[in-house]
Amino acid sequence: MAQASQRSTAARKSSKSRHLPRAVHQKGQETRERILDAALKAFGEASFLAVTTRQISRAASVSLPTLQYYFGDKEGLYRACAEALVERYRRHTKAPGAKAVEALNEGGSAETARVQLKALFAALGGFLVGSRDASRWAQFVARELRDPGPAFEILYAGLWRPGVEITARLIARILGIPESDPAARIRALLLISSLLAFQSGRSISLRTMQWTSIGPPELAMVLSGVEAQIDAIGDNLA
Amino acid sequence: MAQASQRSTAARKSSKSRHLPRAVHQKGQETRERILDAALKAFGEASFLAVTTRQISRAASVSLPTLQYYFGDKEGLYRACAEALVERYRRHTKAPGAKAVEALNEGGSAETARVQLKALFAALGGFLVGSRDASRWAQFVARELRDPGPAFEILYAGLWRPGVEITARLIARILGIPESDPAARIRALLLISSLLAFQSGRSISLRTMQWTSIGPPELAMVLSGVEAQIDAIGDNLA
DNA sequence: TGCGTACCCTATCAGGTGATAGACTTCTTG
DNA sequence: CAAGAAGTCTATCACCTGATAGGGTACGCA
Repeated sequence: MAQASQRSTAARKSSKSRHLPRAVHQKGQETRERILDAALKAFGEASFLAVTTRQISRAASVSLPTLQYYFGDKEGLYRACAEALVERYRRHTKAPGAKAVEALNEGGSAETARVQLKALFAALGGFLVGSRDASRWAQFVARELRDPGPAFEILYAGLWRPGVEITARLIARILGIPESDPAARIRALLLISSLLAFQSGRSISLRTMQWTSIGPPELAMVLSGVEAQIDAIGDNLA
Repeated sequence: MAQASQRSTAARKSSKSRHLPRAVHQKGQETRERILDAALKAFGEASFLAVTTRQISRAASVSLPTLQYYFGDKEGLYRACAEALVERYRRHTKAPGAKAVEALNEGGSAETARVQLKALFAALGGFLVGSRDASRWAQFVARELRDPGPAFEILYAGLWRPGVEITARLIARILGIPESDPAARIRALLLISSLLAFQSGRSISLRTMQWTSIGPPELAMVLSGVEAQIDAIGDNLA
């Protein structure tokens, strides 16, 4: 299309040359964050296509072109949301994740691994149920991982892969099989997705259980079911 | 807007008065089905918003207004897809479902219930993996149940609720608890969603397992994991 | 103080969407 | 064989979307 004709204003092209404004002044940073928050909320509640840039700009109390100014285009904003999300997820799972890795590297027993696994899932569940924001983010992630879009790679590399990895390693330890065994990864996927059913498949779970919301008491019931599954992992070696 | 002004042609309004053409002639039936097939395929591959009516009309080799002629509007076509899907699902699960109900009503043992449950999931898994169509339909269902849209009620009542119900009843029998116990439904949800992870969460599972497709051998591995979970259901009463 | 950049706006564009108007053809039937 | 209904089309509408043009304002620094 149009060859790069750098205008006097901040240079920004649609796809590749991402000379996006750094938001150097404080006011700019604030606006940028306000947009990002609004987008995070909107994309948490509905899909990439369903959300319009006008909605976001209105929610952030800025004009439409301000979005393009800071994020290039709609996809750029979407990707920025995914990156912000990975960042926050990392912050919330660093502690239990590190502990699990430590236990693994020290060659803990199967029983230790089982305890770590339960702690990990309890932490994850608590995080998901903890705030309304986290719940929305889970929807964002689930939607993007189901129907891969512009943010798939970011979310996969940033939080899905690490999550599966640590889970699979713990399960392998419990089963007494090498970490490379695919069976461990399969069990990890089964376990993770069963927990996620209550968050990403929220609406249908509410309906099925005749709940009105998923709070601490509901989470406790779910976790008890998950823990039963974890307990069962080593019992019958099929 | 415009008050009902029944034109001489077949009466059709957008929302309520669904005097849709019955496709009385054979030619009409054929085109109607051709449209439905194209829509089923399209909506299986992408979301309601992502699919355009022009795509469908092109794939069905008809002009755009023909869609409105037979289905009223885009939502009507979408709902028709869901209904067709429920119909086909019923046809494929009638046999094993009926057998399970029969066993339950005859007061079979926990072990019998376990066997039935395994058979049920094996049949479901086989159906999902069996044809490319079925795999697409699973995506349709999963997408609609995650982000409820115009077809949520149809799919929930037509296939999700019955599926959960029979699963929960079998699990309750295994656990020796009353069918009304919420714990049974929770375990049912956990079980179903873990299997579905490999179908509705297809892309991410492929990536995680480093598979290129989900065929019979992959299904066997997944089912072995699921069966291990089923075996574990009664072992430790938490 | 003045210059340049960061920031943010109003107005507008180009393209695509679902839906309708209305005429033409094909088929059935009294 | 008409008459009318069923089926299908082309042309067009009204609307909404993401994105851009281009000008104004505020701020920091020499």
